[in-house]
Amino acid sequence: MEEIRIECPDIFDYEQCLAYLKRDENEVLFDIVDDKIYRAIKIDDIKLLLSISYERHYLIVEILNDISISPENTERLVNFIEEWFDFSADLSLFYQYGRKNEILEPLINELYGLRLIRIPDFFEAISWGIIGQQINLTFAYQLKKRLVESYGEKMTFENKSYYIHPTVDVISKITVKELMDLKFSRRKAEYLIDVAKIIHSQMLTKDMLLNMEDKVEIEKTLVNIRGIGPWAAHYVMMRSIGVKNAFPIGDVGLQNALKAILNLEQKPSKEQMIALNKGWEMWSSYATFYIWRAPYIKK
DNA sequence: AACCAGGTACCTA
DNA sequence: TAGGTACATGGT
Repeated sequence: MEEIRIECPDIFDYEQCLAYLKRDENEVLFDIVDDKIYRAIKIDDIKLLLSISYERHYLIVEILNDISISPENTERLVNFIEEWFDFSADLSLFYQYGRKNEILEPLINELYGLRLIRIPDFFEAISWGIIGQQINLTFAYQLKKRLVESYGEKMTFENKSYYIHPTVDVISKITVKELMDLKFSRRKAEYLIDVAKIIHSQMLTKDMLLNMEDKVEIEKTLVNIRGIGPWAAHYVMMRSIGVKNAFPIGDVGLQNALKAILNLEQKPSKEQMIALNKGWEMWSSYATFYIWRAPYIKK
């Protein structure tokens, strides 16, 4: 069996990352058993079933479905994992900056080593951004589960099923009614299928956004698409594009977490959010990710 | 039983 | 430009 070892960055806590990944029972794109992550992915059209575990500062990646892959594909696989766990970020810089902020300082201590878990698959990130709009996370996970199980590719290993997120190729060809049958609202069904068509036609690609210098330009490009507003644009920028200073200002979860941390009577206003963001501006994405975790820190 | 969920597009004035 | 509303459904 192939085994790949990936060295972790200095500041890295596998348990913190796992805790985030475990946040919902209905997650379908990976499974966690005994601190080992199981996930199906597709690389260069080859389906792989991976297990990922941690051992003395290395991630150990095993390919369970008895396939040997080329050196190029091994590199692609390593890139995927490193992107998923955001290994390229220099957390020492975030911490140095964030410790000066009274909201972030305790979070950095509690969550030390947590990395911003990314969504490398661009369409998966947009899909999740559209699904998550306005509804509670429980329902959002249910919708995603139905979408993935209906239209994603399935792998079976030792009597368990693993799914790969549906491709734009598949989703661009389905109907609004099919998604409404999965309890998507008509609007969300339209948004998702339309975005799939746009990406499928290459009018929008992840590379296109990665090559843009300016955050504002990326945001404008995303917001221009029906179904992606300011919140979803920033969400995709932080989770998939790797923008360091994205800030989903309208995010209710973020607002409620800040309300609790600051002991406010009401959720912070847009103006308050903008003011708070000044305290971590260069690192808004990480600040957001850490604040999202705040309600789950056990005292 | 209302009201709120990791919002957005669309309508009116 | 600003303000109001529908949207599908689950949790509290």
